[in-house]
Amino acid sequence: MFNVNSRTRYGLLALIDLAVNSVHKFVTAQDVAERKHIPPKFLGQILASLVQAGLVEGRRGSSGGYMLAVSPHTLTIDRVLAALGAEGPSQRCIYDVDRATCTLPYRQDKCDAIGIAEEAAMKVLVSTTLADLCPGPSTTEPVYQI
Amino acid sequence: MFNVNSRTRYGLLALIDLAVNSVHKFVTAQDVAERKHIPPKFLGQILASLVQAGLVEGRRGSSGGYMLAVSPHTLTIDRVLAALGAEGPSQRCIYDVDRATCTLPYRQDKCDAIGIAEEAAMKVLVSTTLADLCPGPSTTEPVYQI
DNA sequence: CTATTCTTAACTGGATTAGTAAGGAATGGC
DNA sequence: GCCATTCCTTACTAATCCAGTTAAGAATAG
Repeated sequence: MFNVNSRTRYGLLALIDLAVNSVHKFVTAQDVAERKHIPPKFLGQILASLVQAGLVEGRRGSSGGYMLAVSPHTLTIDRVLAALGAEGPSQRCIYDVDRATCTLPYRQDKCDAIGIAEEAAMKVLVSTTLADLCPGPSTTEPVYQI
Repeated sequence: MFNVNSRTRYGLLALIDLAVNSVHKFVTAQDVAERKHIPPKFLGQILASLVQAGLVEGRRGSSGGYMLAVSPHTLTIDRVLAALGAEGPSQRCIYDVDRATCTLPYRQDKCDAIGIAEEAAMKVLVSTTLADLCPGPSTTEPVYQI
């Protein structure tokens, strides 16, 4: 249904890996690639765009690598997908009219079913964080305990 | 977000056209193409797959054409998209594990956010009919009046 | 018999996808 | 300062998908 291409899939896997393994330290693309079975050079490309989007910090040189730039608990999946180049809900209905400003006389509530469906999906993505996708109780999660 | 290609878009427009214009009569692909500004030969291809899916009836010869094979009020949009070759919610999560049978120990409720999002979208599509997409109160809608 | 219309399959140019390859720039260790 | 390491950026490529076009064939009505 969604167009989850390998770029998107690898990007998500890499972020999950960083959330688990790069807690306050830099992890190389090579390491991530091996753990998640991703072609290393391709992963470099994908991580670069995550850096440009501000989700990840990259540092060069020996002891360089990548680290999450934001907390996995505040990073919502819609932001991740946007950073990976996936497109959000379409702005135009099947009549090619801008959904926001549409004033077609015959327009009904449900006329733009696909757009509404996309928004329903978006709602889920906005309310899910990277931490939700990580194995077990996240190690970066603040735990309040007596 | 969804991959709404021209095949999908044209298919939906054609079905809307049939719902409005082919009430108990056959309408040629040519007519539909002109009204909806669709390349006629391409539309033929698309209508053929709607026929194979059983949503539309086609008849050849002069006075032939296409006609809806089901009521627009019972034809849900998910069926339409399926008939047009769009893929439904993906069966595999980003770990490439079948969602239905996944027993990964670390799996959490939200682990498969994209699948859940797709299902939320699906819910909307299942509860919307072709009639909902048609202009005005549908002419095929049974009206009970005193 | 013939014009019309659907039906089916093969084909094509362009765009996208999934990577690969290579050169350059920053960083840390010596 | 030098060098190995690692990220960063751009260019390239083979394969696939998309948006149609073309053409031959089959059914139908008159």
